[in-house]
Amino acid sequence: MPVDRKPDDRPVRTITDLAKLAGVSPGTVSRALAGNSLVNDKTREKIEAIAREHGFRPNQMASRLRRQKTGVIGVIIPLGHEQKQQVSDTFFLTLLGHLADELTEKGYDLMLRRVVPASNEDWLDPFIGSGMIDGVIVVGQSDQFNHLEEVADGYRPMVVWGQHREGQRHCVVGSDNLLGGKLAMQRLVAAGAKRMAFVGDANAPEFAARYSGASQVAQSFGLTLSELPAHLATSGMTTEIAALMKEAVENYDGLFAATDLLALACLGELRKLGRNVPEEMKLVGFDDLPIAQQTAPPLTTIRQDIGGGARAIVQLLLRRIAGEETESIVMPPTLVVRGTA
Amino acid sequence: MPVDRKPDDRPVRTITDLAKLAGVSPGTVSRALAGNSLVNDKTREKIEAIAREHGFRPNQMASRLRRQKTGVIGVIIPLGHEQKQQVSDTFFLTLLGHLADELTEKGYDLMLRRVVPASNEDWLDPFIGSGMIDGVIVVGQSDQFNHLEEVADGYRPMVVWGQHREGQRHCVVGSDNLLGGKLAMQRLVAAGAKRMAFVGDANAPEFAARYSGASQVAQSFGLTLSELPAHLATSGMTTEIAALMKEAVENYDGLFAATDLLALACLGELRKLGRNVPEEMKLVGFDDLPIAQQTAPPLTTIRQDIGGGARAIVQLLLRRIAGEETESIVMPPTLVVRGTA
DNA sequence: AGCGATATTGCAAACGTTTGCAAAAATGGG
DNA sequence: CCCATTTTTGCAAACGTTTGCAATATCGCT
Repeated sequence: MPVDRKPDDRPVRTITDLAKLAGVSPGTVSRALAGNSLVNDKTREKIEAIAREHGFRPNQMASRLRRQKTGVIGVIIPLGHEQKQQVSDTFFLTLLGHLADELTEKGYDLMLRRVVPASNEDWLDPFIGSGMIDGVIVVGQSDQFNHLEEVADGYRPMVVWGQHREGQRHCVVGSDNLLGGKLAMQRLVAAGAKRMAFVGDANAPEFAARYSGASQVAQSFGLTLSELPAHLATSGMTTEIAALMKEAVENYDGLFAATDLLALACLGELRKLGRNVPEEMKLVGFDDLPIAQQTAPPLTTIRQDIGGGARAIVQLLLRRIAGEETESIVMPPTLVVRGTA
Repeated sequence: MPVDRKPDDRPVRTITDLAKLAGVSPGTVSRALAGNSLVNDKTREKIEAIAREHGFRPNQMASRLRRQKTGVIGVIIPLGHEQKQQVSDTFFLTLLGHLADELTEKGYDLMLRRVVPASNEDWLDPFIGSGMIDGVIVVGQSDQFNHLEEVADGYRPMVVWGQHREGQRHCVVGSDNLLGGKLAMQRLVAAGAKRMAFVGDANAPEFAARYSGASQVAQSFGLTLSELPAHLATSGMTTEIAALMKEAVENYDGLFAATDLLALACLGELRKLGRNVPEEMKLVGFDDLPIAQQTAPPLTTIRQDIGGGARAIVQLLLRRIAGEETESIVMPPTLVVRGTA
């Protein structure tokens, strides 16, 4: 039985209308609908019946204004160093999916915003200063580390996904990228690679740490690690990688890609160039996206626990909203050996 | 110069505080900050200066309550027939990314909600009846076609991504899945396949139409099309497909996968079984996700214009918010021939 | 200087809830 | 049946903006 809800015949738009119908005061209706308060069961039932009958829902804006809390968490994705990159990056989106699941479970809604910090000096403040969200999750530090530090000084309910630096002031959840880099390089060395390169853009702190870890291990073996700067923009990535691989096949026998997506592109280009992976070129990725299992050969990679990360982020954020102080969390990544190294 | 914003020393939290500081009335401040109104330039500058100095932003909840509009679009993903599926499905997330880009550009924020209609009879109403969004985008009809029809009768600003049926009442944007199915089957036949199967779950209207189109073409060639029911849940999908492929290699030489993701899984399992694609088994996918270019061999697939779809959705929704009536949009998919068929 | 016209401002009433406090009703015990 | 509790309700003041209307300043002219 579809509820009749034409715009012109909804006599009961406000809690007061409903109160009149039920013969009680607005306050009582509010309490009845809120459920938890102390209102006579009979009254509550009557009110609920009328509400159902008219398809009435209390206006959220009024409620939020009055209660000074919104039940909404902002999720913001700064696109600093990769202006061309849309929100469509697989890793971000996977994390976003998990965040959505996690927040939904805790009864929060999720408000998504994509910003290009470069074009807009203060990209975070309009979001947090205006009472439209109870807290904010920043997905990726991009090149905005310092700005995040500043904001964290004045705004508590914020958790960032990204790289942890000693003594930083904003609360962060992320993988131990340095360790991840080390694991990757150890694997490349163990697989017999001698001349290696890092494929990725070391401007983002996360990637820089991966490079750094890999570099340390390489040095400890007396080997060197070059840098092949590649960007993540979905369009154009392929051609960029194509160029890099042409160079790579001449000079290297082991590649550490900053991201599974990059590794995937490398794999494709290497095949086009007729190079066998792993025989002629070892390759290790980072993330362990679902696709990594499906490539040919399946991708050896460093696994980040995205779901666990999302859980941690939400948990920390809720504690911060409740007024607690929280420490950052650094999660150890793990090596997943498959077919490419 | 970081703005000092410790919680205890923000003397100016409301427009009234600011008004007092500036020696004007709250109304004037409101107008000045809104920018467009008729307020003396000098006054406006003074007010803006003070606002900047104190990092003040007008409270959005109050503003929205008063103006009766929110600047927020709800995006809701019903997970009806795939309860296990998280929001993490690649196609949905890609569409979501484009929607985010598009809405941001038009000045709207995006509120994301994931629901499991089965567990919650009216999953859409609480979202739309409560004044917290100006309009809603439903991503995928799942098995909720009828419910969407009902809701559409009483709530105008809604656009759905999905399959169009003759005479339906909710406004929908989507691909011509029937045509897509035809294209896929024509390609399989042209590539020489004789015994074919559809891999996917025909409960979702989109998939049913793809199957139907393919089936029609098969019949016109005097061939048959079997159905291999497979589900999209990320976990467990691989094992499910593994079982299906074991059967498939015995009985078929052509597969039409409802989704690139499924096609990818098929490809992987077929390789494990030592079957050559496309020599021994032709394979066509659907979506043309970026990954489709990266597989080995690259995937022949039916391309949906996800970005164009997102643009259309947003455009239609804005027109509906403005009170216009709108027609549904059905976009023609295109065949992309690569290496698997 | 005075007058009308115009550009700015102030006033105060919404927007629709929630909630502390006090009043009223119900309950229980003697 | 009355009084002391305990439940339920009603009242009215917020929450922080926006905006129609009226009041005041400002300006250009004669």
